[in-house]
Amino acid sequence: MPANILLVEDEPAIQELIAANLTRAGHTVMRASDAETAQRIVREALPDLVLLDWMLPGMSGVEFARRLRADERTRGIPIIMLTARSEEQDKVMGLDIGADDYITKPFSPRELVARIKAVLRRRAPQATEDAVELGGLRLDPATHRVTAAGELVNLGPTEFRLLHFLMTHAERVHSRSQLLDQVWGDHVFVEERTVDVHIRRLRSALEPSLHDRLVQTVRGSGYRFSTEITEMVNN
Amino acid sequence: MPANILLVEDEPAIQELIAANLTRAGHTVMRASDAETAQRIVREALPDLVLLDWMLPGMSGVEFARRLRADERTRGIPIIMLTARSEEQDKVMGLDIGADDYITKPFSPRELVARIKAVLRRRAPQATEDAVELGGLRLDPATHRVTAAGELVNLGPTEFRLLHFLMTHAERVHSRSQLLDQVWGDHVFVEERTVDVHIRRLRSALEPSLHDRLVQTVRGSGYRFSTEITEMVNN
DNA sequence: GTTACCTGTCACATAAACGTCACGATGCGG
DNA sequence: CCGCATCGTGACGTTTATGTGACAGGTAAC
Repeated sequence: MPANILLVEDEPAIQELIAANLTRAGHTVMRASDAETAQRIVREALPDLVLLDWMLPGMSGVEFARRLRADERTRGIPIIMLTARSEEQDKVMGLDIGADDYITKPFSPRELVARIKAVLRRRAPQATEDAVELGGLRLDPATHRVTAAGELVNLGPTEFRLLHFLMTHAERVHSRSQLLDQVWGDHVFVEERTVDVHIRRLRSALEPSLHDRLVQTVRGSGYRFSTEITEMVNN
Repeated sequence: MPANILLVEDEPAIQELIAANLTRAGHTVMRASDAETAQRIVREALPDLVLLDWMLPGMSGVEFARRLRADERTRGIPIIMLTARSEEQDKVMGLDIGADDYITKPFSPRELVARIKAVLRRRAPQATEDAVELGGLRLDPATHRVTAAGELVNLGPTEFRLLHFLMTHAERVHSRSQLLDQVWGDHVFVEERTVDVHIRRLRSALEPSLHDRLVQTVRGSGYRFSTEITEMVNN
């Protein structure tokens, strides 16, 4: 879950330190030394999260936060406040404004990264993935369970994701490269034939329980999940 | 989130002022002018939060707080300390005892209400206090006891909370970071692998009595409590 | 103090899952 | 019916995730 983070911090040394750590954690960082600059950046590129120093020259961090909350487009962006002292009053005001967390300096890089992760996760679309049921097959993301004709089926992580994708995009044909993008992720580099192998593993896990070939091969194009059996030959 | 608040304050004027503001914020208020009265009230009706003056006639606020923390039933109730002095030592002592926040007089009503909101929100996700019984396991939050197939099992505090959470959210898969948030709290920072270790401690405490693996591993995703045993299926 | 937990972290062991290949099987166009 | 392209399959070495035992620090009870 790499994120695009806006860092608003006037002290150059600290800004550099934080930015380095964020980058190392896989995030991209946009920097501003004052609230005015930050405001300008926000207008152009919406960040996923704002790291905001409490004390800033000119417009205060509080004021900047308030404006973020006032604007429709930026209202949902989580804010983590940075503050030099652990003054309780600041904390209350910050949380009151709608900051999602606050960190008092000095803090460890690990702690910072951990909190960012926590806030992003909390804000993340709590997509309550619904179970899919199709052709005697049932796949439930919440329990991470697959049932074929009532029987529990054991799948590896990749086969699970593969089946999930195929079932939620049933009846459609997916090329190997499409499947690699959707199931493996578009950054990984694996052979296309690897898909074949996982399809095989998927079938051999499902078909002892089912007697129809739901995961079908479309020669020259790819694979498809379908309840409509085109042709089934076995012995 | 309206709450039932116990206000312990000996100065009538201040008590009245605070009570009025709390009521206006939608809370219900129980009042006491001294710690003895407060103690009596607590025995009859558990408050959601205690607003406690530091300096009281007779038993001091500190002593009252200590007793609240000592009793199983009142241990979880958040405490906000009120004090006229802003001396660091008091603050440290207060937080040491287990106060959740600390406010020095004079304070604005708005600040008070904001802090109460913050503290309540922090404490908000309180699990149900009912006993859970599942798959031969019985866990009772009230007595802090766990029985596996009739036999009493000894668990450390963390293992207890972990099991409690897993049982009250059975069948669902929880990632390590979700478990850290829910069982440890989202402000704590520990390694994700620490979860593994506690799962192991939990298992080795339970499994001598049970013969099924109720705490299951879902490779690549996390852990799950389930009475439905996933079998290993081979080709 | 001393003792007996409990805790978080590590290093290492174990097991599952992964990606790749070689080869055989199958389908399709000519 | 042939030949080529495509796909299925089993095996295998490697990578990754999880299980496990040990350890140092911390805390509370005694």
